[in-house]
Amino acid sequence: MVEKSASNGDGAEANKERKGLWSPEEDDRLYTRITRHGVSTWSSVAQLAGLRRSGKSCRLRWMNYLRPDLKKEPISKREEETIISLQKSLGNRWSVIAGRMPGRTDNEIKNYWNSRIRKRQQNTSAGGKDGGGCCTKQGDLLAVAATAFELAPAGEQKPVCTGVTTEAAPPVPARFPLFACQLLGSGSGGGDTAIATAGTTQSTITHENNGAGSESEVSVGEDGREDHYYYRAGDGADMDMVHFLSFDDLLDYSAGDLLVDAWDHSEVYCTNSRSSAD
DNA sequence: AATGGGCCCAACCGCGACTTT
DNA sequence: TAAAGTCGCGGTTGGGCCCAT
Repeated sequence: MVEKSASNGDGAEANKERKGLWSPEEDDRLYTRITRHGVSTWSSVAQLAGLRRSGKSCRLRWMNYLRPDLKKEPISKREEETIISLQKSLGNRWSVIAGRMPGRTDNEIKNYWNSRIRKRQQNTSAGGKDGGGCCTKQGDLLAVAATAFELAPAGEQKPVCTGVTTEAAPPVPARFPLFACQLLGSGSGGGDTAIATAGTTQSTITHENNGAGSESEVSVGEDGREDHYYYRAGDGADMDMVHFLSFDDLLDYSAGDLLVDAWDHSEVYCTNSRSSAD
C-alpha cells in the first residue's frame, strides 16, 4: 500500500489526503461518527470525523470492514456454491450477488471469486467442459436450493414447505433468487421440472417422468406483465407454454398455500391467479 | 535461516449513473 | 438543460503472509 504508518509528519503533509491502510484510530473515528450521526454525504462524514480521507475511502472502509452486520467468519462451502450459481446467472455483478448474501460484501465476494473459484474453474475447465448457463441436473437444482436457503437472513428462514421428498431438498427459502416451476402442460410435461435464474433468457428443462432424465432447451421471457415469465419448450419438446413465478412471489402467499414440496409447485400455480394461462 | 513464488485481501482507480444546483 | 458534485460499481494493484525449497 501507499503508506503504512497511521500518523504522518506535520506541516504540508498534515493537510494531504491520506491513503493506504486504515489505523485503528481512524476506524474508531469513522465508526463513532457514523453510528452516532449517520451518513449525510460521505465527504461530510470524512470531514466531521476529522479524517484526512476522501469520502469515497470512508465509504469503502465502512461498507467493507466497519459495518456491524458483516460476517467475520470465512466463506463457507455453501456460500461458495451460492457465489458460483449466482455468478453463473448474474455474471460479475458482485454488488447484486452480495445483496443476496447477508453479511458479505461485494469486495469480499469478488476477491473470493478471483482468487479461488475462478482459478479452480480454469484448472478444471482444462479437463472437462462446463456447459455454462443454467443448472441442468436435478442434483444441481438441489444444490442451488440448498445454498439459496442459506441466503435468507436469519429472520426470514421460515420453512414454507412440507413433505419434502428427498433428504437433500431443503424447504423453499423465504427469499429464493431463482425461478422454478413444474410444468402444468398436459401429457408427459406434467412432471417436468425447470429452473432458471432471474434475468436469464436461456435454460434447460429436465424431464423426470419420461424415464430418461433428458433435457430440452427452453426460452424464458416476459409475457408483458410485471413479474410474470413464461417457459416455452424448444423444438421437439412435448410441452406447452407454462407460467412460473419467482420464489420472491411466494412471499405473497399465506402459509397454507405453500404446503408444497420444494419441487412440486403445481399447487402454487393452482392458487396463483396471476399465473393462470391466458 | 534465507529466499522466492503464490495467494489473499484491503484499498485504490476510473468510469458511469444519479442527484443537486 | 447543463454543469458540478456525489455515489456505487467492477477491475486492478500491491503489501504482507505462508509455504516450499
